[in-house]
Amino acid sequence: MKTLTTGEIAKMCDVNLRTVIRWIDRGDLKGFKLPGRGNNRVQIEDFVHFLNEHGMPIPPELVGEGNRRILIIDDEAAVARSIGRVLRTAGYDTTIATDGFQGGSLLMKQQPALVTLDLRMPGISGYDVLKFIRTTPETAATKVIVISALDQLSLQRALDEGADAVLAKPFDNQQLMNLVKKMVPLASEHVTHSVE
Amino acid sequence: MKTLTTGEIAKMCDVNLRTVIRWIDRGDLKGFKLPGRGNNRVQIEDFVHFLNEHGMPIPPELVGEGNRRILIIDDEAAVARSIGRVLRTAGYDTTIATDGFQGGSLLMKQQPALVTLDLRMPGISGYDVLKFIRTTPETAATKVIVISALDQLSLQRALDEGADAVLAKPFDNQQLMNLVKKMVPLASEHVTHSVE
DNA sequence: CGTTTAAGTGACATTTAAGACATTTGGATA
DNA sequence: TATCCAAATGTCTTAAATGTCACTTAAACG
Repeated sequence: MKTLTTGEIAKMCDVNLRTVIRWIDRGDLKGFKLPGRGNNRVQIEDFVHFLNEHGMPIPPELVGEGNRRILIIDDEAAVARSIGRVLRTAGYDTTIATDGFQGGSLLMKQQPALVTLDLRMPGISGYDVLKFIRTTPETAATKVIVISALDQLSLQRALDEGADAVLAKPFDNQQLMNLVKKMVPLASEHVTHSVE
Repeated sequence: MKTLTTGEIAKMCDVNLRTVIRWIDRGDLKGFKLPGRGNNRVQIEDFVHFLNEHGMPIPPELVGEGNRRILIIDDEAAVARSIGRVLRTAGYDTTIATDGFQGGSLLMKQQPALVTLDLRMPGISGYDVLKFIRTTPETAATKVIVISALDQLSLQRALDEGADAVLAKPFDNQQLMNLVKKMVPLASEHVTHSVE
């Protein structure tokens, strides 16, 4: 179980180490002490909770911990909103990009756990986007579901180019949910898996 | 993650500390509070965004020192390469994006000091891109030179939408260099100013 | 083990938030 | 132009939070 030291937290919050120790001593931030001289350790979960509670930004190093963000890239606003609604209801954080530029920048900015990608968008080739995502270190591990009304051959090509799954339009909400849940399990879905 | 205190902001804006606190409380300036007594912290991007929004000058200590990266967004590879060659010779680090998706993601990934943007690219509106850049805190301070073969009216609109400069195609390399050098001075150009 | 790195502690310096009140600023109006 | 008004900003004060420094000591690592 990875934990954080006071020094690491101090850097992430841009605050003095002394201050972090005081937060812990005061009980603002939950932590525990090592037996030796009482060096502090904080569980990532507790730290994130602390940040959220105080409206403090989450440092980039920690995004990815329990990442539930999903980016929907689709130029048809109605489709995008529909997908967004379904996923948000299930507990995911969704963002919509309606053109390639937004798609690219939001992908880098938010580093979502999953992207739904419309293969055919004006001005950009979905295959190029796939290749870009797979060859860029920051996003190589991002899950991609390609959504398209194109024929089976095109969808197969998308899989070959690195898509984790494809969905032919029109698609069923339940189909989408099943795919997404499998790729980005929510914490609550994990319970039955937890072992000791 | 470097942040700013109210005191630092007060000095940079040449304003009373009390006033900065009021800006934050009023919601004009986005910030967050430390747990203790609620000392305020402001992320640099948010501060720069605030400055931009109010047409306030950006303090020299905040302009990315030594950031020589320039992103060239142009779907005509030949034009892009030509621009890249010129700027690279002058000592800048250049990257080329040939579609909107690449443009957006490279912009966020590299956070270049300057972007040259072709107004007319397939699938995306250059004006939308401008608006996006200006309203996104991470990129609000990025210099943008719009390059286009469109008429004077379109170029004027680009300026209105937040472009720092426009260049009508076809353009002269020297014109481009002058603009870029003015906006992103190279360290070597400063030599004559250094004292002591 | 011995060495290096990083964390804790106490004492003290500095900075900050907040209330109450003074002052300035930028309109509106006559 | 002079006058007035309301909102924004500055001033002063104090207690609390945070930063700094020097030094000690645990923890990490070969």
